[in-house]
Amino acid sequence: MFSKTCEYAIRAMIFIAQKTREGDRIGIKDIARGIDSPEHFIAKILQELSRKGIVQSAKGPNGGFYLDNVSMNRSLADIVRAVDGDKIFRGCGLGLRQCSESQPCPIHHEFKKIRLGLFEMLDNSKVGAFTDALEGSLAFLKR
Amino acid sequence: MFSKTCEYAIRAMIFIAQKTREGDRIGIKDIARGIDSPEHFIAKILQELSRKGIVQSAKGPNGGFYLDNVSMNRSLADIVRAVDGDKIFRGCGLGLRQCSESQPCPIHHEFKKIRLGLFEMLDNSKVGAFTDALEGSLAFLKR
DNA sequence: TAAATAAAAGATATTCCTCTCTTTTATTAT
DNA sequence: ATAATAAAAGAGAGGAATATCTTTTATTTA
Repeated sequence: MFSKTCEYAIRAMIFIAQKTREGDRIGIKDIARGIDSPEHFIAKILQELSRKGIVQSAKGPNGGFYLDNVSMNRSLADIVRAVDGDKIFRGCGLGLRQCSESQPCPIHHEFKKIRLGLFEMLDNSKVGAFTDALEGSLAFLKR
Repeated sequence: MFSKTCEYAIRAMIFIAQKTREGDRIGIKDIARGIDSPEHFIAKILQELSRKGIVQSAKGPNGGFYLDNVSMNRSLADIVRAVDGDKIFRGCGLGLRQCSESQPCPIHHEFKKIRLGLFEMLDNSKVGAFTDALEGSLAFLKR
């Protein structure tokens, strides 16, 4: 569904959100361990998200990644869009470039509902909203 | 959502279904033209589907691809499963290997609904069911 | 100011997906 | 039998996604 890059990105963002709630900045090594991802790879991804202002970072001792108030309230849809683009929200299910209402692929109308459902689900999920579930071991970010 | 291979496969299967309804076998070149795909690539894909019995083929003059009664009633879900596997129907949205009811990722429960919706949509769409829409130019398989 | 810390950036490897080209095999029609 | 047709099979090129390693830059603390 999402690229590996995007999966790591979402997991990392939720993880950073939790640490931010606890008042900590968190380093790349701990993030990689916390979400079970390749260290240098997630570093690259967060670099990119940092450039886009979706995650905050600080260099040097006591540095690391964290989320400001705006970032904490971003939706998972924002992250997906930032990493994978909006192909998954807009693209044709059968790969046609010109698929549209007036020139639909055979599954266009049905597929549209699925995509919309996906978008709404992600759009309603805020990065900072999973803290409680993670705290209570009702949700997990690795394995 | 689906791999390019899978997109071509679905389009080709629907195209072949339409030709079969018209009483024709159809050759690789015409399929490639009809669904706007690379010729040798869709050939490979159909070879694989042929091996699995999902499409029928005949060599030699007047040969080509066609669908028997069983194949004509296959669902798009069958094709997706044959080409991409069932990762999209079962896999975790965030890429966790052990995501489950008892050890869910943060979006497990919501994501499950989306996946189920996708599956049901594809499972209810039979390969042979798009003939009318294609005939009446209410649906398209290329561009 | 020097040393330590940690992210940013650059460079490179590896793997998989997509796509292409060539040769072989099977079937039909003459 | 021979020639023509068309799929099957084999081999591999190209590029994007994934992953790793090294060097540089920025910040803090002592």
